[in-house]
This record gives sequence, structure tokens and C-alpha cells, in this order.
Amino acid sequence: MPTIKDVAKLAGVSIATVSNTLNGGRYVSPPLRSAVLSAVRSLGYVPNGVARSLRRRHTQTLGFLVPDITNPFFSGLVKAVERAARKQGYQVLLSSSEENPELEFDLTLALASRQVDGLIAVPTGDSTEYLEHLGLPVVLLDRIGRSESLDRIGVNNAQAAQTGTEYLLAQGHRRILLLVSTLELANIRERVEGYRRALEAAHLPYHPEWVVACGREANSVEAAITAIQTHRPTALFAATNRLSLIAVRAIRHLRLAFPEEISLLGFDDFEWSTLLEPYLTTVVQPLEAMGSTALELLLARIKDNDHPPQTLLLPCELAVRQSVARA
Amino acid sequence: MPTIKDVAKLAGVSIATVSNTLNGGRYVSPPLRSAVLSAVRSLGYVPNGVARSLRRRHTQTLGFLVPDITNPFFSGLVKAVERAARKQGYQVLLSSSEENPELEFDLTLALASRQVDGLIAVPTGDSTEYLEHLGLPVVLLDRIGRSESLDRIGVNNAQAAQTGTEYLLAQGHRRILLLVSTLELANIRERVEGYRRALEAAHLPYHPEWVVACGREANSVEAAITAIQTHRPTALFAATNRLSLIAVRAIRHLRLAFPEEISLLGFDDFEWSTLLEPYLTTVVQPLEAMGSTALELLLARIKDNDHPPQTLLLPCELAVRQSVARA
DNA sequence: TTGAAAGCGCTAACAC
DNA sequence: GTGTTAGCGCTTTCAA
Repeated sequence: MPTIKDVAKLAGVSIATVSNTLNGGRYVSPPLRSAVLSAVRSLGYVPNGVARSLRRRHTQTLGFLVPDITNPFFSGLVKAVERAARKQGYQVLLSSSEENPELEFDLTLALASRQVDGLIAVPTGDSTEYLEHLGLPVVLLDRIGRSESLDRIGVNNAQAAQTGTEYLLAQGHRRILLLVSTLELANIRERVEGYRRALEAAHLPYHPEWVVACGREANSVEAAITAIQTHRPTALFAATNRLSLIAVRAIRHLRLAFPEEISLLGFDDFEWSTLLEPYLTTVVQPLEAMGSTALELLLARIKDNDHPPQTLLLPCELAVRQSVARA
Repeated sequence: MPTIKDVAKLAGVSIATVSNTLNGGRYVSPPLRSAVLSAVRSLGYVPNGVARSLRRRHTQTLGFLVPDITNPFFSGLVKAVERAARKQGYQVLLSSSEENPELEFDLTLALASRQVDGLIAVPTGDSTEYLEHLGLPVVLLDRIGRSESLDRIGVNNAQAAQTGTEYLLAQGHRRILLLVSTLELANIRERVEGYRRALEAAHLPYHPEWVVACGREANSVEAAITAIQTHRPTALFAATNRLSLIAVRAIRHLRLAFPEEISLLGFDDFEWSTLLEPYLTTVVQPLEAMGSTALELLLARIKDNDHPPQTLLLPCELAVRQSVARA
């Protein structure tokens, strides 16, 4: 690979002139300018970004840590963040922790060592202390835990789940099962809380057994099946996109008429859900806004670290389609 | 952020000793060793990977260029490549070109400038000349075009499509529409060729009009609808996962009994397809093997660039499920 | 067994 | 306007 020296030699100028024509640092006269440019072209010179970063002391790179790149919710977030970052002249370095806290920790260190200028993180769990002492601008996205010292941007989970539940209630449903992955995630606990609040507002009892933990694996459909058989709900509220999948499998396994005998409300929207018929009615999270807002907060923090951390909760919307029938 | 100098000063040793205890370069006596380690801990020192890379002249980083991170086929590939890379001590720098050739080019340059040690690329199209002159080890994955000078690992598309078509034929179908995105992709053309060969082997005529180009956008369902109305097929063969989506929408739009009146065979397997009932019968590509083989070829090329480029074509399998009925 | 110092490729301060 | 040079943080050679 040619270096800036090779270009300078070929163009018959100093390396400073090469650097300046390439970076627009200071005025370079047209003749030298074009000499440099043609030398660059004929050598196929690409500036060494590693050396540049070392010298400039920043990398124009942001780290983005997600739990699972394969989940359409996160890949949608990735797209949103990348687009926003590109617009601001930043690249993003993506790391997928595969929901593994140790791997997450290692990846974070790797990102720090690569000198990313900042980090957007969707942690595997709510334990984010180590992120607070990273000595790096960090914003928490989606799974914002309870850290008060980091910028966070999330969604109003309780509100969203309450709205969803109220919709189900308005359709006449009284026996509503809430399918959750694990109560270990604050996001999920808040969704439970929203569900509870809707019930309470309607003067209906809250049955803890109606909140069924299905685990974090995509293929654990047994818990859902058992719960449906036991509690005979008329509607299912899946608190996560993966859980919509599980719900559908359970409904089919039990050969229930869908949505006539049992309704389904999902959380998180995703393109491939249109394979499902009836089309899934769902609480949709504002992916694009989440990504771009996270980026904004991070850039602001990079520019100036001396302002208090903010927490932004974005609202979700309900997309009414076909999977919820009147009870 | 503390540097190696800070650590050396605090530990009362030279920076060489810090480097050597951290990297195991040469023997360091236990007392100095532990002095260094405790200094590292108390400062929260993380080595500057940028400086390290500049000095070592490699980054232990591989670039991976995909057309769309949001497509489960590619995100599956990403997971496979990342896992394989991690096992070999490499990190991967992911770039998503959003099927945009100019963006692809820019991203590739950015990757080169970041001094990745090698690049795995799934290009947006079949024009890969610029990748050949990048001065960087490159392996082409999935969309391998016709470059003879690069290592390539793909799938036997013609064979796979032929097997799929033969299966449809064996189920008694005679009017089979092949849904494709665009004939611009060699992969797709090969799938068409496999379809043609199966027809030919069965002494059946090949109707070019039965190959319907739906475009690369996910929501262009009109072409499929029109083709179904015009040609009255008993089976659809979707040459791509997105096209399965389109096929399903078209089938529903026309209110055809599925799979009784019209069967569907997909290409590419993906978790979320289980939302579809009947379960999708599909040609499945060996994601894991594709990813790990690509990595192997790339590592071999990085280690020694003096061997002729290889092309590996992996076989696909047919997963028979429920979406194909007997005609 | 350890330290001093050169140098990776670049940018920016300084000199002319 | 342009060239020379110090130095970013690290690894590694050379000296001791």
C-alpha cells in the first residue's frame, strides 16, 4: 500500500501539500493540486485511517452494541443509527453480543480500544455500571436500565403496554394473557406494569399468573401452551416480537380459531410479520426516531461532556390490523 | 484516557516493560510484572488499539460488506462470519450498502482506509472489478459474479433451483411460475437456468413469460398478481426470501386456497417464515458453512497471497414442509 | 532482565 | 504558498 510519502515523491511536493490538498486544510495552488491528485490516482492511494486517527486523536467512529443482529427490531435500529451517523460523517462499528454479558463486556473493551469516539449500547441486561466508568461518551438505547449518570433514550414501555391492553379491553376482552420473555429486563417489567395499570383503571383484577414468562429462547412454546390451556384467555398480548412467533405457534398447536377464538396483539413491528394472516395488530416502536435521537444525544455528549445526562422516552403507536377480534 | 506512559510512570518501569507484560513479548520478572498489572488496574488502562495497529501494521480486523443488514439471509451470514472470526481472534467491521453501488464503493474505501486485514464482500451487483484492484485480500460471498481473480464462495444456484423445480414437478405441477427479483444478478440468472434445466429434463416447454421479474423492492406485488392472473399457475417458486413475502401477498390478494389451489416453494430459510401457515417448503442455503468457509479462504489468502484463487460452490438442501400440495 | 529510542503514517504547528 | 518537523501511543530492535 502506498503512503503519503510515495504520493509526495511522485508529485514532487512535500507531504504537507499532499495532506492539505486531500483534506482541504490550507490553500494549495492549482498546479501542485493537480499533480497531487494525479499521483494519488495513479498509485491508488488511500489515506491510512489508522495513522490519521492516531494523530487527530479521534476516529469519527461510533460503536453500536446490540444484543442480537438477527432480530429485526435490532437490525432496524442498526439501519436507523447507521443512516443518521453517515449523515453526520461518522461510521459505526457494530458489535453483536448475542445476549451474552461476558461477550458484551469483551466487545465493549474492544470498541474502547479501537478508540471509538462514543458508544451507543443496547445492553444484554440492566447491569450497566461498567459502561459508566468506561471514560467514553455512552448513550443507552432501548434497554435503558436505571442508570442516572448516562444519557438514555428509550420508549415509554408502561404507557405503550397500557394503551395496548386498553385496546384489548375496549374490544371486550377480559381474560388477557401477557406473554413475556423474562422479568429480568426492566423494559419487560414496565410493560407488565402498563398491563396492570390498564386492568386497574378498568376495575379489573390483576392475576400475576396471567403474566407468563416464556424465556428468552425463540422456541420455548410450551409455557405459552400450558398457560392458554390453564387460563382460557380470549386474547394474548405478546410483549416482544419473538413472543408473537411463540404465540402463533401455540395458537396453531391448540388449533384455536384465530382471531375468532383467540386474539393476538404484538409488540414491535417487523416487515416479515406480514406473512401472518390475519395481519398482526401491534404496538409499534419508533425505530427511526430512536436511532436518530440516540445519535443526537451521543454527538452532543461528544462535543461537550459538561451537561447533565438526559433521559428521553419516546411514545409508541398502536397499529390496528386484523389479529384482534371483538370478544 | 491513560496511556502506556502513565502506566509505566505509576509502576516505576519503562514503557517497554509495560508492553511486554501486557503482550507477553518477553520475560518480565514477577515484581515488575505485578507492579505493572496493578498500575493498569488502578488507572483503568486500555491499550490504544489505533496506535498498536499503526505500529504492528495490521489490525486483526476483517471487513464484511453486505447489501442489507435487515434481510435475515444476510444477518444470518453476519452471525456466521462473526462467530468464525471471533474464534480466530479477528473482529469484523460490518458495512451495509443498502443495495446502493455508490455507497458500497464508499464503504469499501472506508474499510480499506481503516486498514482491515481482509474483506468479505457480498456486492450489490456483479461488477466487482474495483474489488480486484483494492490491494487487499478479498473474498466474494454469495454474489460471486464472474471474477476469476478473487476467491469466491457461493452456492450452487442452478443445481438448487433445479432440485426445487424437480420437486414441484414430482408433485404433479406443470404450470410453475418462477418469481425473481431482477435478472441483473448472476445468482438469479443461475436459478432461472436451473428451473429451465429441470423443465427440459422433463421434456416440458420453457416459457420465458413464466419467469416474472418483481423488482428488488419488497412491496412490488403487482407484477406477481398480474402474472398469476394471466398464466394461472398451480405453483409458485420464489427465488428469494423477499419474494416469498410477495408471493404470499399475491396469493392472499387473489383469495386463492393455499396450498390447495396454489403451491409455494421458497428460497432461503428464515426463522420468521414460521409465521406463515402452511409452513413454507423451501430451498435452504447453508449459512453457517458459507460464513465459515469464506472466513477460511480469507485467512488463507491473508497468510499467503501466492496461491491461485479458488471458487467453492456449496450445495443447498430442500426442506419439505407444507406449502407445496400435489397438483 | 530491563531501558532507550526508532519509527509506523499522518496532521498541524512552525518556519520561510 | 509551501516545506520541515514534532509527535500521536504503541511495539520492537538495539544496548546495556
